[in-house]
Amino acid sequence: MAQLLGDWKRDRRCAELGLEDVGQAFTLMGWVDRVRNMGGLLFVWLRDRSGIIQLVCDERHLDQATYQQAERLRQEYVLAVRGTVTRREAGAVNDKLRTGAIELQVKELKLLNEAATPPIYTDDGVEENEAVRLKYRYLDLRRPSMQRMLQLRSKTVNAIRGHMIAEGFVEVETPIMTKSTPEGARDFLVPSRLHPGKFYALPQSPQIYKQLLMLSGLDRYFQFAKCFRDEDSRADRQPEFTQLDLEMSFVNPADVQAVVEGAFAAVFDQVKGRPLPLPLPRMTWQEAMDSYGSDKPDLRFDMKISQLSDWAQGCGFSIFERAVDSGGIVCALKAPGAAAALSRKEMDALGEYVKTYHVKGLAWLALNQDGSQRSSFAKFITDDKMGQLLQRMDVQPGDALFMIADKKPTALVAMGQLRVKLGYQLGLVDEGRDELLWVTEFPLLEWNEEAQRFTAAHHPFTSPMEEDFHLMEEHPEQVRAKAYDLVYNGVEMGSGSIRIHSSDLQERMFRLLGFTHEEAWERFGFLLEAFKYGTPPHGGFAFGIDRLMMLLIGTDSLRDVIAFPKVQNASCLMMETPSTVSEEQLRQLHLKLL
RNA sequence: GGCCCGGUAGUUCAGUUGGUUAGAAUGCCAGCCUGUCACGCUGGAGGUCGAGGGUUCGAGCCCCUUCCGGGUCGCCA
Repeated sequence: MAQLLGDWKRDRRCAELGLEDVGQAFTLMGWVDRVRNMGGLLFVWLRDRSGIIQLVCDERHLDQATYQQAERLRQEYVLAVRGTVTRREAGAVNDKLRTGAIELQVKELKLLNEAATPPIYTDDGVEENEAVRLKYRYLDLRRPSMQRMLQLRSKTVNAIRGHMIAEGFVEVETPIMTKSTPEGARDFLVPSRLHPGKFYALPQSPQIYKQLLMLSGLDRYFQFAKCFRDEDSRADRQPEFTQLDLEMSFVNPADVQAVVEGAFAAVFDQVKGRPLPLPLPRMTWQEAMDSYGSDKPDLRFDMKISQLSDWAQGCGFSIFERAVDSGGIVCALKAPGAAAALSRKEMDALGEYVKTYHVKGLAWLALNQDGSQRSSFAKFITDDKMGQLLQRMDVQPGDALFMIADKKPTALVAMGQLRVKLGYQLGLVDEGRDELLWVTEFPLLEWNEEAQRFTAAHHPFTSPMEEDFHLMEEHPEQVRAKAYDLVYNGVEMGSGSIRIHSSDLQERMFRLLGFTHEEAWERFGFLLEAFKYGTPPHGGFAFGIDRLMMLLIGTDSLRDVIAFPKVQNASCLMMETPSTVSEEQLRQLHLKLL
């Protein structure tokens, strides 16, 4: 039966005791991690967020009632104990526990609560089915690794907040109930009771609010913003996530980047305990795509992509030739080291892998250590051309060469994905390294095949680069934006841009996006209206706290760094969210289900 | 919306060519044990093989449908 806390006060957390406390009495509280009953002598591990300490209950030194109660202890019971810290004897020290040199000799004990047998393990020993962990997330969070994660996350957010405040930023909360915007991801909608047929939308980002705050003269704003996107989840994409959102006035890209870099440096300093050399390297989007086939290159290993379209002309391999003739490219990737030892089966698997990125196939060549070749395409190519290829790509014994022919972006993206896969598969990725960089000069627009019009690559308020203003009407696809992404070990941390602050330029932008003047005003009128009243030049950035935590923890799933995450279909296994609602609720909201 | 992988005691898993009463470990319960630390020893309980249908003398295993979880392409300003 559970006992009351009464006037007992906890003195310390379990693992905050040490050898210096030997001989002193303490009151401790926590959960029973494990009990070992030796018959008249009980060892109980008491656990809280700090860690574990061993309690000793000796039948000979306790009154009968207390010992009997101790014997009833089971895993996850909630316990308060009073006792004296003693030093363990030389042979009895447990090096695996931080408190392994001491233990608490229990004098009094209060069973604060019993616990049902937990359905999952609350220690880190066992890899359990994630669905079960998520169903009992509150127990899963008792695992020491999860406790560490939550504490590390708090520390990280604190480091960032400290940096932002020190840099003169003002923290402002913006509404969660906001307005649906036509561009971008699908919105989560909230029906209005007071306005039949109307809906609020949850913000995909506080974009417009933060721009308005610049107009208001706040100068430097930041917020840890909850953002929502109703799109399919991935391991690194949740329907709701947290971003550090910031905006600054009277700045150019370098000013914004300096603040963001500083925030990362603060995290490295205070959380990782190692410096982050600044400034971070820059790479243009064009270079990233050409050399790495990705706008978020992983620079922890080299292996750049080469373009060989000129070589491919007249090479004899009709697939290569046709690709080039029809305006596409042939690109190649040289994988060093053990790559030539990949089996035929492994090569075929890589071929299947690149096909998921919509290229038709993968040509490969392995130069064995003895100088002999294995290849999927050598028979189509003259010895002369093959010699040129090996020389130009500097293929050495042990290397493998991979080639893709297709439309330029398709081929490069597929090759970029192959590069990363091979990087891991061949052990080229140095997982101990931290490689951050800025990718700059993103395209302003991208062609949307479905809508048959240009859409904003970033968002419709992103400023074009002055150098490219003249291209806006004639060659919109060539216009570069003052937009920049921060990339960390091949993961997109966040993106930002300098915004358009003149209504003339904004109207030109809307025209490029295919909006008439009237449509633009209908959709963004409040913003265009606001911008009439003296808008300063401004720009900003937002980066994902969850993604940052992923990299700090060393996991590839956002679910590992969010206290209560959603699963792939955006439901919560613990609360069984989303749920149905009553007919009455629907009626009040003027909703009828189909 | 497409493709791929998975679902068997509370948990992690095994389960052969379709063949007797579906196993192991761990956890749980009971007993013994005074220096354990993944304590040990003895005994015990515990199963809608995700669900539904089909094939078969017989299905955990084969087929179909469906649900759930994961990965991924599309999508994600």
